[in-house]
Parts: sequence; structure tokens; C-alpha cells
Amino acid sequence: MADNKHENILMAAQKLFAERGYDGTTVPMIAEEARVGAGTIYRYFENKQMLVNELFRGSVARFAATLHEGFPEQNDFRKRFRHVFYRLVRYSRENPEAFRFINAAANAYFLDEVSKSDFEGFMDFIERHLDEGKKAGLLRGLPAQAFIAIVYGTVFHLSRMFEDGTLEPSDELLAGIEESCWDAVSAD
Amino acid sequence: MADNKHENILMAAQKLFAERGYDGTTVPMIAEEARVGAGTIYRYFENKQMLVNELFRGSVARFAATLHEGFPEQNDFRKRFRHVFYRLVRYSRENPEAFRFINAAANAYFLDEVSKSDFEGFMDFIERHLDEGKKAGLLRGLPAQAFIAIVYGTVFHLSRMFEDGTLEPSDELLAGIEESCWDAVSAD
DNA sequence: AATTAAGGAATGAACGTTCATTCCGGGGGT
DNA sequence: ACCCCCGGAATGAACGTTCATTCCTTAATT
Repeated sequence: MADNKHENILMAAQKLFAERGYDGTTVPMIAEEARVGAGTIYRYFENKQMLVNELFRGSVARFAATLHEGFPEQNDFRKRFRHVFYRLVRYSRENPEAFRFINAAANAYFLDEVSKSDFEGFMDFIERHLDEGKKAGLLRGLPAQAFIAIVYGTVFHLSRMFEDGTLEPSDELLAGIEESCWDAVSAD
Repeated sequence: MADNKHENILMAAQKLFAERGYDGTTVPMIAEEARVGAGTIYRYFENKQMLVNELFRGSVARFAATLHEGFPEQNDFRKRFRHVFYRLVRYSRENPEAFRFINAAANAYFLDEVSKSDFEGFMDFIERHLDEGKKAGLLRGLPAQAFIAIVYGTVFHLSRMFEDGTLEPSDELLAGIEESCWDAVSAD
């Protein structure tokens, strides 16, 4: 293990927060998981709340980067929709702990305003993308937020199922669900 | 306020667990919210963990009852699908705290085996219903679990949005989303 | 040798839980 | 009619434990 304590602490916290939540995770637990002394954590983070907020913002930033990277330049909405769906799935599968943590922590009382608005900004990107589809007349007459509920809600619940083994991921399954989501949002 | 302390304590706990989670809620907080002494809680519940499990099971039972009640007798799958969707939405809107609590607590470490299997039984009902649709050839060639991800995931995220004001509920909106979900799962 | 990083024991606050005490409504003795 | 017990319900101060955080010693680096 590389001896980057700052990173080790963040990863340990992410794992534990995802499993047991913020209040169910103690600082000594994080220290043990990260293989550092409890006091060492306070050399890198002002306190537990600052730690959870830094972790949240980092995870959201990487999530956003995953969506932005490779976003189709040409204005092909169907292509862009597919991109967003598969990137949501990719992030949730490559970073299941981060994904679970983000969704559990979003709107939580321990997040500061910066963290909350970072997450909103991330969601706004998806909303703007869906609004373009509406303007192009490709989507149904529902608010973009409703489409977010369908697509993001589906991916979120899917990720839960992949994690607990209720459902086995496969390319075929994901392709089928992507098509389902498209049929749910597209006009006629 | 009716002086049913057992119920008052459960409702207070539900509100706080939904807002701040199990570990983020202290027993004195519950006592204050329920307007009883801290010790009184232990006259009605063996300990905090028994309290949260009793609350969970009660909420799941009422959720299940909401789905079962009025479930179309005749084997009309489209009608049944609509029923399930609208009952999921109804429960989440009439009991937003219970719905949030159930989804946050499902699979949590503090739930005992009985609670977990109660929740599984509830989900099994939905799965069996969707499997009937598959057998009738009305649904796509995806596992029933995938349909659960789409429908339940959508309702779950929708409920979040209704709660935080991101989206305003209306009969028209719900009818549109129900149609979207149907188009997502139905064959061809 | 001086400075910085790290660890883990120490600390005070707050936790879940217990328990000695108080409260309160109603039945029997006067 | 009044008083006085009685017993269960309710309480909140107090307990041992564990928490987040601090502090001091030791190890490492320059």
C-alpha cells in the first residue's frame, strides 16, 4: 500500500461510511482501517465533519468527471443519453462505495453548503442535458426532473442490487435497461 | 395529542431516524420529541435496537398492506401494474418519513433477521407480480428484478424530489410517469 | 541538532441504559 | 365525605462506556 496517509484515510472513511453511515462510523474505526493512529487523522483533517465533506466533494467531482469525459460533442441526443446512462452505471460499478456514500449523504445534515451545491451542480448537468432533449422535441411532455427520477432512480436501485447480489450485471442486461429507460423518456 | 406513549415514541423515532439516521439519533432526542422521560422509552422497548426493529417491521407491514389492499382480483396485468405503481406512490406520499426510513434502513447492520426477511417478503410480492406479467408475455425479456429497479427506483427518487421540493406532484405528472414506467417494462 | 510527522494515551463530553424515587388514580377504612 | 394507602407508570439523575478531540512523547527527516 502506497504510504499516502491522506488518501488512505479518505478511502478508509469512504468504505466505512458506505457500510455503516457517518454517525455509525467512529474516528478510531477509520484510523484502524487506514492503519494510522487516531491522532494522525487530525493532522490531515480539522475534524470528522471536515473529513466527510472533503470526501463527499472529491467523490462528486470524480463522478462529474466520469460523466463529462467523452460526452459526445455532436448534438446527437440519443447518443448523449446513452453516454450519460452508461457513465452513471460505470461510476456506480467501478466505485460502488463512493456511489453508495454519495447517495446516502446527499442532503444529510452534516454536509456544508459547498458540498450541497457541488452535488446540485452535478445534477444540474444531467438536467440541462435532458432539457436539450426536450427542446429538440425528442422527449415526452414531462419535467426534466421526472426523467432524472426515472434514469438516476433506476441506476441507483440497480447498483444496490448488483452490490447485494440480487441481480447479476451483464452487457446484455445493461443494454436492455438502457433501452427501457430510453423508451420511458422518449416521445411516442 | 392522544396519550399513547408507545405510539408517540415510535412516531418520534420515525421522524428522527428519517431525518438523521439511526446512529445520528440519540435516545434522549427521541424522548424529547415524544415528550416523555428518557427512562420511559425503556418501559416500552428493551433497547434502542429493538425499538428500531419494531418500527421497521411496522412500517413495512403497513407498506405491504397498502399494496395488497385493492389489488385487482381479475388477472388484468396492466391494471395490476398500475395499481402497484400508484400504491407505491401513495404510501411514499402519505408516509414520507416511513418511506424514507424504510429505504435507508433496509439492509442496515442494526436490522435483525426477522426485519430483513419481512422486507424481502414485501419485495417478493412485487417480484411475483412482475413475473406474472412476464409469463403472460406482456413484459420484455429482462429479469423481474430489473423491472423492480425501474419502477421502485423511479418512485424512490421521485419521493425524494417531492420531499425536498425539486418537483411538484400532480395527478397529471404521476399519470405521465406511470405511463413512462409501463413503456419501460412492456414488450415492443 | 532542529524540525516535522506520527502515534496512542489522556480528556471531557455525550452516549445508551439503569434505578431509586416521584407521581397519580382509585379502593378501603373511618 | 374524607383520608390514606397502595401499586404500577413515569421520571431524570447517575452509571459505566465510548465518543471526538487534544496533547505529549517518540521516530523520522533534514
